[in-house]
Amino acid sequence: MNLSKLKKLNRTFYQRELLVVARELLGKILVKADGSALLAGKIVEVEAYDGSIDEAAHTYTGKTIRNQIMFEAGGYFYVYFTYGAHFCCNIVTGEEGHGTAVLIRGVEPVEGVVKMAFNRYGKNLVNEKEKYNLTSGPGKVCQAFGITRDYYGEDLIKGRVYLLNQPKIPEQMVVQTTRIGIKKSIELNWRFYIKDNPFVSRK
DNA sequence: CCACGGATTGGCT
DNA sequence: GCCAATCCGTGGA
Repeated sequence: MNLSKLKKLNRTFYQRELLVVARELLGKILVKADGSALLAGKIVEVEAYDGSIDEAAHTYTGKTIRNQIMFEAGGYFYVYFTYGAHFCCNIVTGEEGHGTAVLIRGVEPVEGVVKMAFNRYGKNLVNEKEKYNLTSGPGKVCQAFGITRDYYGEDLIKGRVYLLNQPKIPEQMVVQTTRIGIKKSIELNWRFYIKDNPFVSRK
């Protein structure tokens, strides 16, 4: 895949309604261009969070130091640390003040697989299992890409992390279902993933 | 000031 | 299938 021919998504893309953006993020290319290293992966699984009606969202109880970037206008990167061990990254959506974002739960590596393997395992890939375990989960994606607290609040229009456009995934290839790993607002069908893609964290 | 628990992962049973 | 690891944001005292 020739990434240099793809167009970067602009602010307008992100500032639309949460669920529209979440659905359309499937298939887009997440890129981290940091110095010499270029890492990229196709987004295959996401979850939407909306503090105004969703108890599982970090913004549900209002603005705090940790979640303030989620209240910015769409097009920023929200990175948080959880379970004492993992980082997870989100795409802020909607208009300023909304407190909405989309969690990246799985990507299919496109560029920089060797670097990702070293970030995850400290060595080269040796089998299929390691290949699919590389980026099939939110914490795994951040570890493979080297995304840490340092990327909190990154501007996706002019920062080191951005998204490249790709054709919309056809409806029949998209599965919409409930979110994973939460205890509140579990009835919301706000998880989207690409059907049969091996980098989806779970069915 | 301090206790609680999480948008997870990986290893062990 | 179950559970420990391990940090720090959050909220109550």
